[in-house]
Formats: sequence, C-alpha cells, structure tokens
Amino acid sequence: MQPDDLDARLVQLLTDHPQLPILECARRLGVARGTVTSRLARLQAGGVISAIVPQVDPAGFGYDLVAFCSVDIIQNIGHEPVTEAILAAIPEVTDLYTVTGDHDLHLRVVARNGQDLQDVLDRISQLPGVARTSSSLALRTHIQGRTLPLLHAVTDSTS
Amino acid sequence: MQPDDLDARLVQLLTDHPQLPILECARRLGVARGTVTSRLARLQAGGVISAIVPQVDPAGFGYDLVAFCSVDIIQNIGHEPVTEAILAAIPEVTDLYTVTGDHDLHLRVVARNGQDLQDVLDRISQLPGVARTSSSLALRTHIQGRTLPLLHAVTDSTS
DNA sequence: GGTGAAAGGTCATTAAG
DNA sequence: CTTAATGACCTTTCACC
Repeated sequence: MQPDDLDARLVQLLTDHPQLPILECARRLGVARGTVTSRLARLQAGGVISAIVPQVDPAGFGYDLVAFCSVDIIQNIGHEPVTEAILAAIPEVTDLYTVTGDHDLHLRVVARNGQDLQDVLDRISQLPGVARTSSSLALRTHIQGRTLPLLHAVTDSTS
Repeated sequence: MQPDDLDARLVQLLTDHPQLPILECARRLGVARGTVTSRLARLQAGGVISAIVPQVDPAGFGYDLVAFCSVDIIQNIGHEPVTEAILAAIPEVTDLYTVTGDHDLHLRVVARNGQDLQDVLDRISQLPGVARTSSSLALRTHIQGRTLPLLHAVTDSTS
C-alpha cells in the first residue's frame, strides 16, 4: 500500500507519544477521530504497521553485548534444518537471515559479556549442519530498527 | 534489572494479545490488578520494555528487499562524521553499528528492488569518508528482532 | 466494590476525487 | 460513482477512591 503524509505524521506522533489517545491524535493532526481510526486500521491491514506490542530490549536485563555471526553450512545439508536448529536451540539469536556472498547465514546475537558471547558462539558452532562460523563484535549501536525517516522520505516525495 | 517469570508471562500475554486490558491480564495471570500495573511500570522504568509503539515495516510500503553492507572508513577520519552522514543522508539504512573485524561499519539497508538497492549502495559509497563498501543480499528473513525466547530462558533458569 | 470519566466501535451524512 | 472524512451516538472499560 501507499501511505501518505497524514499516515507518516500519525505514526510519528504515536512514536513520540506512545500512549496518546486517538482523540488527542485527531486533535493534533487536525482531523476527525474516525479518520485516525480508519487510518490506523488501514496501516495495520496493509502491513505498514506490523504490530503495536511491548518492545523487549535484552540490554534491559543484562544482554548488552551485540555481535554478528556468519555461518557456513555443510554443503549437502539444506538450510532449513540448520536454521530451525539455531532458532530452537539458541535464544540469544535475535535475527537470522539467509544471505548471498561468502557465507550462508547471517545472524545477530546478544550476550551478557565476552565469556557469555564465546559460549553462545560455541553452541552455534556445535550445532549439526554448521561447518564454520565467524563473528564480529558490535562496538557501538548507532541506530537499530529505524524506519520513520524512510516513511517520511516516501510520503514527502509522493505528495 | 532482573525480570521474573511473571514478567515474562505478562509480556508474552501482551505480545499475543496486543490490546488486552490490564484487568484481563491480571485475571489470566491470576494476580491482582495493581500487580500488573506495577510490573509494567517497573519493566518500562528498568528498560526491559523500551517502548510500546507502532512497528513500521518497510516491506509494507514496497521496501521488501533487505541487504547488509560493510563499510570501510578512510583511515584519518573519525567514525562520527561518517556515521552521522549516513544516518542523515540515507533513510534506507535501518541499522548501523560500529564493529570489529575486517570492516568498520555494519549496516542493514532496505530497498524496493535490485536497481533501487544498487542506487542506495552507490549513495553510501559516495559519501565523504567512505573508502569502500561490500554487501550481501538477504535471500530470506527467518527471524528478526525476536527477544521473547531469551526473556523466557532467563526467567526459567532464574526461577 | 462503586463511581466518574474517557476511550473505542459504529453509523449515517456529507463532501470530494 | 467510489472513496474518504466528519460528527455524534452509544456501549464498554479503565483508573480512582
């Protein structure tokens, strides 16, 4: 679907003020309450808004280390068994992608400290189907999961 | 902070049923209403719950291509100017990390299609301070931003 | 547990593309 | 003619005491 400028401003407003009532949103955007309601419904139906749920941050309970890990898979094994094994066995894996390039899988993992990270990477390496892993530590997270600038860019160029 | 099993079940409940009233949460968890309220407040204050906001999914408005890009920075330039330039100029960058290893920065970018992706990568390459980029395309997103399994693992071993 | 107040869902009307 | 916005009604629910 194609969101417009009003959609972008609505999402921005809700992002800045998480629990702002719909009536207040309508007031600040200068539209009727029903408009805000229908827009929200349309955004959710269209998949632009995937969910409105509590965002759990692992750093909040000690997992403040982030690393990226590339996994090579043993040749004659499919991707599925390996990805399923990783997802099932390693809760520290927050993101898992099949990628092109030098390696097969790309994952983002979190850990409590260096020792814990080594343990996590070891557990991944020892999973059946995993041939080799290589990793790099995130020294600093400049931004993570930002999407609003893109949404604004799209709606600005549209209007 | 250290969340316990009740915290994990509360977050799980709210994740499964996004707009479940607090009273209903208390009923299903078998605790008093005030308990749920105070738990939620504590989780937010402690940073375990970072926010409860609409999750914007770029795939919802056409950006269904995901790629990872490694950036090498020109030696005598600091990281800050480059990261700031990237964040300011390229809205397609959703994640940006300073990392250890063969490269300096690790980013996640989204695009509308292959041609659009090439354009995005070109724009990154041409930013001042960027020496070189290399990228890999995500063929499949198995999981992204999952944290609940980790939360459950932590609280299970704690209890 | 009771009470005041506000939020959200629904609908008919109206304006606009 | 289709689509969307408006404003008001009504029911339900929440937070407070």
